[in-house]
Amino acid sequence: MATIQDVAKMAGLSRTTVSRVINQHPYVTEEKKRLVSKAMKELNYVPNSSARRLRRQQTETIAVYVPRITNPFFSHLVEVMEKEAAKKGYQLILCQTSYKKEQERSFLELLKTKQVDGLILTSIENDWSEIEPYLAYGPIVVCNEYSDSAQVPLVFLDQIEGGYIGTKHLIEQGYTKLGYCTGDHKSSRVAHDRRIGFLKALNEAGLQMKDEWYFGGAYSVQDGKNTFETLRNLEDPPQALFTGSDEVAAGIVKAAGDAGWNVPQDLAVIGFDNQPLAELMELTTVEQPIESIASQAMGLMIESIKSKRASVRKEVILPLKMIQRSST
Amino acid sequence: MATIQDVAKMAGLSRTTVSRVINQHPYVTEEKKRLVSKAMKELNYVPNSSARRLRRQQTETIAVYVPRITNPFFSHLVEVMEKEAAKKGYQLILCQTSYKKEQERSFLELLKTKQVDGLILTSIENDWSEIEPYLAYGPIVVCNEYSDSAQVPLVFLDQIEGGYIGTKHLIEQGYTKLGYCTGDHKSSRVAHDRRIGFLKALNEAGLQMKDEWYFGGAYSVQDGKNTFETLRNLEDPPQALFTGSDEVAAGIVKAAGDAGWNVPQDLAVIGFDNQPLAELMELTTVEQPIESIASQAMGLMIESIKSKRASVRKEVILPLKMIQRSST
DNA sequence: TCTGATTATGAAAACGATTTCATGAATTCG
DNA sequence: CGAATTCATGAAATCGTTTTCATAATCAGA
Repeated sequence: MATIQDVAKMAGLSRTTVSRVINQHPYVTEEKKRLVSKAMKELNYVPNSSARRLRRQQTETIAVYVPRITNPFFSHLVEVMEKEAAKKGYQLILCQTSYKKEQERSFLELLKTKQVDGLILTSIENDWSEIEPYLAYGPIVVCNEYSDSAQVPLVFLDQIEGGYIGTKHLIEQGYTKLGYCTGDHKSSRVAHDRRIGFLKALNEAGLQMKDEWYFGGAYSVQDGKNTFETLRNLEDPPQALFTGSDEVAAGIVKAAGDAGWNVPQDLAVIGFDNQPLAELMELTTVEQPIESIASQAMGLMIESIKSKRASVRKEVILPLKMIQRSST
Repeated sequence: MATIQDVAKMAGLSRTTVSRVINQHPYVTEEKKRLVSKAMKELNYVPNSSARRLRRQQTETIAVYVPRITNPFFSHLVEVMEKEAAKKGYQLILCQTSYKKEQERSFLELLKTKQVDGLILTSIENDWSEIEPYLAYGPIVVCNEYSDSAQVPLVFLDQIEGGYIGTKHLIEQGYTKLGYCTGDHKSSRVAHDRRIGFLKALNEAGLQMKDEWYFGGAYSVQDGKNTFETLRNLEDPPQALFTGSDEVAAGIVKAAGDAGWNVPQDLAVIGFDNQPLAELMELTTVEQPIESIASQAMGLMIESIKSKRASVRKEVILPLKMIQRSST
């Protein structure tokens, strides 16, 4: 593999002159430029990434943390972020935290050791106070999740509104016995806010929530099925269920159908995200503008990297939208 | 940000000694080790990634190419690969080719400029002759796709068998008018082999395939719906459809249902992958052992990086399995 | 014609880590 | 007892690029 020294030797010039040509700096004659280009081509030379990074103090790489890439919500976020990053000449390192604090912490070291220029967190496992010190090493942008104390750009969705409009919809459909189904992810402000919205809508309608109508630990299709098995064995099951994702809602609808229950007559179900699955399973769902939050988050990340200014809090909040289908 | 020079100064030792402690090389007294560790902690020192990469000629990073991360097949592959890589201390750079040759080519430069130690290709856009020269810069492993001429490790599935068993199943269910629905991805050996298997099963049963029963360009749920719209307007539509993914199959099933067609009476549909969607939509499907091929591919990649030996061809072929549900 | 600015090119330093080679002390073995 | 080996520590070189500073030639304007 040729180095800039080899190119300089073949062109009969100095490494400085070759570097000037590569980086399109001024004060090099056209003749010398030709010589350098010819030598680069003959030697099949490209600059070494590690040397460049060391000298320039830049990596042109961004790490994106997601709990699991198989979750369609996160894979959709990452798809858009990778495309935006590639457009601007950045690479995206994928980090799966699997909802684990220590996994998130070990990935934070990427910023500290300067293996990446910045990080985007799409879920937060540790307390912000554990994450905040890493801002000394590079910019952090939070996407989808939220933190009151974070002095960083945050791009997120109004989840209180999401919880509210979903629940209001169920109430407007005539349901009075409403269950709540969630991932039960302790660190998640998303889950917390949706529940606030859910309870607010219940309170406005003068409705009550029974403890046994709360279903936790549901992240996947299988979890949705398990939730239905728990629900069907209640003496007084809820008439409608608010869930945290289309997968979980689909699992519930499928298991209910298999058990001979009629959706929505015997059980109304509302999902979240409006993925292709939602249409296939005729799910009423709350649509999140994933493409918008992903591209804005990546845009803010790259802007933060380039500006080299101290991190400041900036909130970008987007609204959610109800999509009504047959499951409610 | 402290450097090794700062640590050396605070410990009253040379950078060589500090490096010996960091890298656990021999011939350093316990007392000196203590001094170094104390200084590192006080200065909150971690080694700089760019400097290490340059000196060691290693990046501990692997690039994985997928057409689109939102395709559940690919997101499942990447999930397993990222986990395996993280276990061995490697980072994974995600590269989305979007089925484009020039996108793939631009990502190949990551190997040439030594920004990654190796690449895993899960789909192949360019001719192998265009990719092969990059082996001079680092190892390449092919996963899921196939190439006769590639002198690299390949981990893939027996897609001729997959096409065959899926089609045989339809024939065994009594269907004689079989349609074929595919992504129509010209570079894909996967699609090519499945069609060979499909035709082989047809020929064995003495069945014929009409040109109008061939449906191309289908990758997504929406493409599946479009396929159904085309099919329903045929004078002599097929009784059964072999498709290339569960998404496409689900789109067809959904659109058929919406049009009042009965699945499988009016149209039998078979999918591929056995994703959660397949169970939700009651799809008969050909299951691919995604977890196995992903972890083997990453294992072979890391082995290739560490061994620094010349690339040799090695094939790992895994079988497929029929999963029968209500759509056939 | 002279002076200051611009142009053209190159040597050395810099980025930060790790390895190679050097030096001297201590230990071991014949 | 002396030679060889091992142990302990450090200086310089190395990895490969880019920038800073130096030098000389050319140009433009007063």
